[in-house]
Amino acid sequence: MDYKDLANLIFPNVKDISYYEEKYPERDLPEGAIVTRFAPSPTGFVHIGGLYQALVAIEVSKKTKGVFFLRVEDTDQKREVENGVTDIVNSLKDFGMAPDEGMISDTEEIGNYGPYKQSLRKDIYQAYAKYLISQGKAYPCFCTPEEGEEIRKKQEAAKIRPGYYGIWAKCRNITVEEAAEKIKNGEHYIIRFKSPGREDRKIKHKDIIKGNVDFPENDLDIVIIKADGLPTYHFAHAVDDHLMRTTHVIRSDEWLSSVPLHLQLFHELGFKTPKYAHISPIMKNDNGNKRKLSKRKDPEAAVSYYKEQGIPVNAVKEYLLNIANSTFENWRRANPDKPMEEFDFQLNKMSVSGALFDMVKLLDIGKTVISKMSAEEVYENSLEWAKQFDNELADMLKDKEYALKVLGIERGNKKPRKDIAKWSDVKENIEYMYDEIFYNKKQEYPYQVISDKESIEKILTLYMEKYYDENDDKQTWFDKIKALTGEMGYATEVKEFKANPGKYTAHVGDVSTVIRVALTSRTNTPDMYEIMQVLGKSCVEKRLKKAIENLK
RNA sequence: GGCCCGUUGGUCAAGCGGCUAAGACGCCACCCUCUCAAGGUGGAAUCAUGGGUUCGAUUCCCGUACGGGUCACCA
Repeated sequence: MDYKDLANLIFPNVKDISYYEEKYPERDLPEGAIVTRFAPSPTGFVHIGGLYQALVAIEVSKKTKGVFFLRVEDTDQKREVENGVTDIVNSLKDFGMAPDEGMISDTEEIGNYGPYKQSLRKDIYQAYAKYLISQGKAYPCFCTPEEGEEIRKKQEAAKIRPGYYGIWAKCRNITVEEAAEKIKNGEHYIIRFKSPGREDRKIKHKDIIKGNVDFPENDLDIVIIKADGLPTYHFAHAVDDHLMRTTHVIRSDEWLSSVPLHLQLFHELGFKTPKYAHISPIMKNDNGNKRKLSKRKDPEAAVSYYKEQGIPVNAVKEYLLNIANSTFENWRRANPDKPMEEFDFQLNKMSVSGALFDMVKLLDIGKTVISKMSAEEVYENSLEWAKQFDNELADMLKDKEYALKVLGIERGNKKPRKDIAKWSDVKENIEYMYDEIFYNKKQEYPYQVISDKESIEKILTLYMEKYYDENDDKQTWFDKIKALTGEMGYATEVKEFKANPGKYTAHVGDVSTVIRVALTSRTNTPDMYEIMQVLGKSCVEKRLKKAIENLK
């Protein structure tokens, strides 16, 4: 009996690996095309770090006319979560990051290198495991999990390196006959890789992001096929990325220390090794301590958070891109209107250590992104968001014609307003433009410098009766406010007011404030001329009267 | 603990042996014929630390401190 017989005994019904090698040929792509992937586990909500990795993968694949695919790594049924795959697919879709290949729903996929769900690839992994066994490069291990635990304890007690290796690898040297015997007796087993490595030798690895890294060789006989017949991550990674013809493995840097093992696996399987790019995680400052954004503690770790908050998709992507390649923001300044796809993304320029997540900066980008949109775009986006998360706002937006006017205030010019960072800001920004809401709210008039009732009443009455004309152009409108200011005995120029301290009690700005507060019950608003134009004559007069009434 | 990796202003960071050490967010001040959001101008603020190497180190080497990652039949 030899290794081949043992392999046949363990996996009698799997295909020869030549079948798969032919079925999944090298891809026919232009020189330098990068084939890469996003390979999450459906174990919970999608993490912003995952989106970050996917974005980086997309950037490099698009740039080289390569392929970006989505592979679902569901080999751990215990941790799998309901709707896990759907969540992943939808999250990518939400951000306009749908893959070229791979899963496109819980059950459907596109592309010729599938299945793209690992649980459906059992036969394939077993074929390669069988191949390794037949080569004497893998073996059945009959140790129980409890025995494994015992070994570990002994190693810890003796303060030596834990793991299944050397003298601790009890099943490594069982004879083929003995193994066959045990299997025939129905003993449970798993398949382990017989590592050819030695811990006292070093390997050199060049990571695209981390640069040159030296490691001791791997000498651990890691599990490749678990008791449930499914592969471990390491084995699945080697088999899948080989068969799917991945050229670049872009993943989180928690995998960096597994590189010696992965390289060894690729080598023993006779595969060409891919290039690796290990991305630093996004961190968070937690009371002075830097730590990874955590699914548990940080709501902003979930990509769904950004959707709920209504942070524009492009703001999130631009922010992430900015973390990935900090030269992005310089490029953005130089090219404010180009689509971000034109940015020349460089994998090797990525930061070696993890960046702290900065919500303030993200929101700043949000403001810029939204300020560049047309009223129509702002309308569509806010409405879509409101339908899901804010019924009141959705109601307000029902009158599209009016909403477009409101959202169009100080928009579309060279220096558009920059006061909306996310869709959830919209309501607060525009609600005073709606009579239903304006009159329903508690009537508050926070007058500022000019606060005595007499003066206020006089200003408002004069303005309404003598000066206001909705057909005025902006200059005339403002000249009239100045005239009113003069009539009240205040300074018509702010400069004059400042130049003559004590001479005046107020200036034109203060008069404007009175009118502003009367009309909107706010001290700060966008351009008042535009607001009054949108509100219209009857509305303006009604609000002025109401304000006067309120003085009494 | 072993093994890896890292450390430039509050934050993201450019920098590849010689620079007044970019830029952005944030902060402060001033400016901008109505407030605010902007915009403009200016300002405060950084090379973890100790040794080398060198005519010269933020940049190269070693140590220390601190931070991060990893050591599963999880990914």
